[in-house]
Parts: sequence; C-alpha cells; structure tokens
Amino acid sequence: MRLSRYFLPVLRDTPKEAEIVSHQLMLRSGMVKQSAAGIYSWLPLGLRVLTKIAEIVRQEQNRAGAIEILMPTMQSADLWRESGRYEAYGKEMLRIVDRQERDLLFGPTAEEVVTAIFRDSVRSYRDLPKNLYNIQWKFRDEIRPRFGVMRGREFLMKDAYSFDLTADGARKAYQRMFVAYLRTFARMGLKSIPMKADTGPIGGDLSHEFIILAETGESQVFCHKDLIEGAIPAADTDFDGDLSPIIEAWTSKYAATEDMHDAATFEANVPADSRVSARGIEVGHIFYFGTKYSEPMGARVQGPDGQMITVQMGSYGVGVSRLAGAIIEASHDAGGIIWPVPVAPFEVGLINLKAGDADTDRAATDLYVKLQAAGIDVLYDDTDERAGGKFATMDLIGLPYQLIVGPKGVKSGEAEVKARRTGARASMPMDAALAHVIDSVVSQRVLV
RNA sequence: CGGAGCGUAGCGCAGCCUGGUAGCGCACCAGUCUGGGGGACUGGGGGUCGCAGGUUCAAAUCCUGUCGCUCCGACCA
Repeated sequence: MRLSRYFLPVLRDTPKEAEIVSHQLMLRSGMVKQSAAGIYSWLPLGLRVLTKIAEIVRQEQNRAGAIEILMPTMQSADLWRESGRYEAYGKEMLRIVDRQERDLLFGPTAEEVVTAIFRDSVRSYRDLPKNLYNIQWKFRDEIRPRFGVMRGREFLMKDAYSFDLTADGARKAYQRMFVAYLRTFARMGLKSIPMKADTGPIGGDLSHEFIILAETGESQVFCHKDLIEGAIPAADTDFDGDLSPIIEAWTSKYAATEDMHDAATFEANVPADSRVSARGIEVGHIFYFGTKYSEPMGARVQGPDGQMITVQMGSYGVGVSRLAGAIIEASHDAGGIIWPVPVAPFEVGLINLKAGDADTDRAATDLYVKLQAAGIDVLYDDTDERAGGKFATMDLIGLPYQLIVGPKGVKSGEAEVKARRTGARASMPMDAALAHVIDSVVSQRVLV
C-alpha cells in the first residue's frame, strides 16, 4: 500500500480522553476513532490488526477441532427467558423493543442461541462431541467503559461452546481449548498465564482466566515465575490424544488473580525468589458449566441405551478487540507501538526519503514491487513529507521493520534496515537489505 | 449509580473570574527556501464557543435546564 493513497489519520498530540498508553497510541496512530462512550470505529490500520488477531484465533480454534459458525448480534428475549437469564442479567444487557413490540437484545454472549441451535439439530450421542464457535460483536452496557478498546461496550469476541455426553468428555473439551489458548496468545507475541478463576455455582477446577502481564493491567495477579516462560504446545499437538500432561505442567504451579489469591498458599508453595506479583490483563476465559443451559433449555441427546441425556457444556471466550489494546500495552516504547510480526498491520514500512527524486523513486519503487512479490505486507511511504516526520510516523505505528531509501544510499547502491523493536539500524546493499527484511519477517510470522 | 471534572477549528489549549469585533500552537491550502529524526519565512482557509431557555443595549463569558465525554469507586471479556 502506498501511504499517499492510504487513510492514516495520525495525531501528533494525545487526545485528552485517553488515559492508558494503548488507548493513546491507538488514537494517535489512527487505528480507531471513538464514536460514543465505549464504542469505536476501526480505521484501516486498526482493522488490519483486528483481522490478523481474529485469523490467528480462528486457525487455532480450527486446529483444536472447533467449528466456526456465525450467530446474530440481535437475539430474541424469549430464548433468554428459557434459561432464566433475561431477568437475571441486569442492566449490562442492552434491551431493545422492535416495531411489533417484541423484546430483543444485543447479545452480550451466546449460550442461549447456541444451545437452541444444538438442541434443534442434534439428536444422538453419536453426534458428540461438538464445539461450535463464532467471532462476533458483542455488547455489554458497562457502567463505566474505559481504557479504549480494552474495556469497550461494543467488542469483538470469539466465543466457543462445547457439547459433550459426559463430564469427563467435557473435561477433555476444556483441555483442548486450554491448549488452543496457550498457542493462540503465544502466536501474537504474548506470554499468557492461565490462572484459576471463580467457577461459580458449578464448582470444581474447570475455570481459568488467561492473563498477560502488563504494568497497566486491570488486576493484581500472583504466580510462580516459571510460568512466564512456560513451554508452548507445538503445532502438531495431537488434540485427540491425552492433553493432561500439558495441562498439568501449566496448572501445577501457583497462579491466581487477586479475587482467587490465597497469600498463605502462595507463600507455602512458591519459593520467595520465584514469587511474581504483577498487574495482568485478562484476554481469555474458559469454563465448564455442565447443564446450566442444556437443562432448562432441553438440550438432550439419546444415549446408546436409549435414555435421554442432558448434554454437558462449557464456554470459551477470547477478547479479540481487547487483544489489540493488550498487545500494545505489552509491546511499546516512548516512540510508539512495537507490533509483533504476526499481528502487525504491515510487516514492513518502506520509507522513501526523497520522493520526487528520480533515482530515489526508482530504487524505492523497485523494492516496493519486490516486497509485494515476496508476499510481504508493505506500507510504502511515498509522500513528500520531511524525513523526520516519516521516521516519527513509522515509529508511532510500529511496523516491525523499516526499509529506508535515501538519495545518498541510492548513489552507493545501499538501503538501510531498521528493526523497530531494538532500534538497530544497518546499511547494506539493496538486494541484501531486501533479503534481510524478507527473511526476518518470514521467520517471525508463525509459531511452529 | 455515588463522587470529581471537562465541552471554544481535525488534535492540544488560552479567553470566562471582571459581558463589548473569537485567539494561540500543531495539522490543513498556496508559494519560496530547505531536505537522514516532527525545518524556516510569507500569504491563506476552517468555529451555530455542546444544545435549549433566561438576564442584558450586548453573552464563549452571568443564571437555569439539558445532552455528551473523561477520571475515582462498585461491575466486567
């Protein structure tokens, strides 16, 4: 993409309503624009990030055996009356009345919808297990939206729902999502830590929040330091096999958010020099809830002995739009955002330092064409802005690599490569610079 | 919902107390000079001062109401 033809409304000053760094940088880099409290438009740069995050989530859900569907944003109140949640949910649920005076709502979650889909379509235990997920906009009328997209009212969420015949089957479904989440967040360059979460009325140990550490995190978290560098399951993990060893490795060491924290247990089980107390951001939440919805909504299948069996369910959320902010919280510096390659809106920023100069234009255009031909997402700054402004903008929007072409370099046949994360710059022959950038990007794209 | 603030150009702000032609920086447009980390000069364009009432000869400024937004708290992916 040529910057001269793109829509990238960057701001030099920080809008005063933005309090935390991810919100400030998302506004400054022209990723999002607030439309109302907690409601945002996603501008081109932000949309590219959102799309890349969603695609990683999708790939890992599919790998773990979940099947994508798409459920509506508008839901019927009658479904929620079946589960008893229409009255129970409270003011967080946005209720709407249509022209026929029917009660609707903008879905804050989709247990009822998916349970209805399942019960109307599945009759036999032979059809289990199943895990259906969708990536869809949700709305929760938060009392106080804040922190930009980290705590918006409208947000993009991946929510998966598992259906099993037995509690043991549900545990296996839970484990598949657990492993999928470890991979999902790692692929975005995040170190996530599964932490014990409140299981509500069901009890047991099947609820975890996936937390990433960031100074501006919303809650205090406590864990064993080994978990920060925990091993990520490989791409060829057998999701049909026994995942217990992986789960065991991640859950045997202490990790809890402040509401689940027990200082005595923490100090008894974790050596003093391994205790981590930090701020965390919740980016995923998985839990098993048994028959909470299947029972009142009549989601049953016929078992091998002819008896009707109420299915065991679990649900698994990932805050997709929240992740855009969370990644920035975890990866930025004074100059702006530092995108990990897999979620970067563009992988390379090509800077023409003297647009309009025939030789420089020719060299930059040549690199632009070759980068595109190599399948690299490249943003080519072909504007006639001054060098300083171009560098500042490129640092702000955080593309992982900058390829800098100026008249001096062109004379000697050289271009400069800058790695955004380290700030390291190196001048090298055009072809070498091109190869270096391509190799760097390709090697960081996918976690194997 | 309780507490505290803020609404003046795209962004950041001054002006309001003490009523009298709506300003500054950045951004934007034209031109000249510049040209490797947000350059300089000259000349421009852009505003129902959130909205509605009221007081007044006169309201961004005073009064009343209302809407929006932000921060702290309870709530949450």
